[in-house]
Amino acid sequence: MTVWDRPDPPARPAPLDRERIVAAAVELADEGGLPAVSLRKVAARLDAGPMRLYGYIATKEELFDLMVDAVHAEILPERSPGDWREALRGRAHRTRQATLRHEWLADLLGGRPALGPNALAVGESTLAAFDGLADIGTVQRAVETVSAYVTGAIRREIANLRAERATGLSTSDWQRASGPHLTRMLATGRYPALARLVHEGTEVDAEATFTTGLEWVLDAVAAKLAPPA
Amino acid sequence: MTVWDRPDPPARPAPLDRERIVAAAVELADEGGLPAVSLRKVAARLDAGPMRLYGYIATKEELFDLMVDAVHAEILPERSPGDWREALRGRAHRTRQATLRHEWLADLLGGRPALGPNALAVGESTLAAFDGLADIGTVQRAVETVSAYVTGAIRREIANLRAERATGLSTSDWQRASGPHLTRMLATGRYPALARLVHEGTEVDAEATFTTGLEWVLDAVAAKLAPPA
DNA sequence: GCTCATGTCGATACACTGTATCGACAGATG
DNA sequence: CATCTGTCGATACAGTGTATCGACATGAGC
Repeated sequence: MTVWDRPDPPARPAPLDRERIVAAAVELADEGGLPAVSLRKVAARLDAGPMRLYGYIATKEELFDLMVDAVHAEILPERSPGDWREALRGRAHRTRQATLRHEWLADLLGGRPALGPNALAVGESTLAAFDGLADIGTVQRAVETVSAYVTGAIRREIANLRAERATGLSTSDWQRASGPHLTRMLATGRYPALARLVHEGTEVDAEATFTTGLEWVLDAVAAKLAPPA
Repeated sequence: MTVWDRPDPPARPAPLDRERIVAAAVELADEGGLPAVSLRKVAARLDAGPMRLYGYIATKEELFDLMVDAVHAEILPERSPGDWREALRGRAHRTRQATLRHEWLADLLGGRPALGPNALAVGESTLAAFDGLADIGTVQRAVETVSAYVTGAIRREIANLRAERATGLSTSDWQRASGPHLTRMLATGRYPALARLVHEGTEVDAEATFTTGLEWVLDAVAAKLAPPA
């Protein structure tokens, strides 16, 4: 047997751990959205067989939970927020920014209870900013109301972004009846208020839209924390 | 050839139309969630081959769009809402009710622009209630802010419902650290505010939760429609 | 009536998915 | 050395969305 004929030694299995798995999955999702995340593909990124992933997760859904928690690390504040309003505002904006970096998060936001360490830390940081300000029920209502708004607003923004990308048109263009379907529907005369809105509405920057709605909801919370005498 | 040997005449293809397809898909989704909706299964419900569906839809995603629009028929108000607040409130509650009847709607809410006839009619009805009340931008902000809240709140409610169902525990029980994972996490002492909330929080009826948040957001809108002098 | 063109349909196929299963192999233990 | 245990990759299975193609029915024209 010459040295050229000698078979390679059995390769050691690639190192595998939860962090690597999640990072590979996030990478795939960032490239192609959630449909691009298959266990085979994740494993291939790690030079492993797909069944190895089952040592770390029981189902693909758990992998998605881990991915959501990983992104929550990007949502954690760098320092303690000053007050409750800053805490909620900051969290909302960081969530939006994280979602713009990882669009697939919009597909998962609010879909499952987020119980990972990073998500819990985000929740803790938010709650801590309300310390002593109101009864527990009001605090809970406040946090959940803002959080609900954030979830819904981000989903809509990403949905519009995708529609825009799919049609090659800008948001205002396709909203302004450039899409043949909506043009036809509005031409029926059955939706006069909608037609007026589409025709007269001005394009508002997505961030400004998000921020305005957020401030409105924060105002509502403020009114409940310090109810008028 | 005797009559017993005579083959049956070729069966006429089952009648197929968009409504039937959507109804079958909604039925399947109501029974098993979105994962239960496969084109094969939908077609089987209609005694057709799956490829026939492609005469009506281009992708499975379009089928989901049609399903969402079908449910919007249940969200349309039966009569003209009295005022803007009633319009938004009614729409929110009907959306929640529709989602409780069709849980899968929570998975699709806000995920794609809703442009079907029913969804447009819902939008039209809502906008009409603001007629003459404010400039178009403010109206749009108002409708979208409430809608964002509704989307997020419903998603959270359904997520909790599913978690409850998966663990066999009630919402407050599993939030109250009955789940081993959350128990362990809270026992670390890293989340004191969260622990306090879980420990001291009282169970609030899901509908009351939804309604309280909704009224807060509606209050915020009211403040913008009639700004203080 | 016959022929041809067109449209519809179902069967088959393909590439892919999540996940179950099993044999091979390495390492640890006695 | 023999046995046991754990890990791993290959294989398999059932299922998915969607492409493709042959069979068949129908309509139009002659």
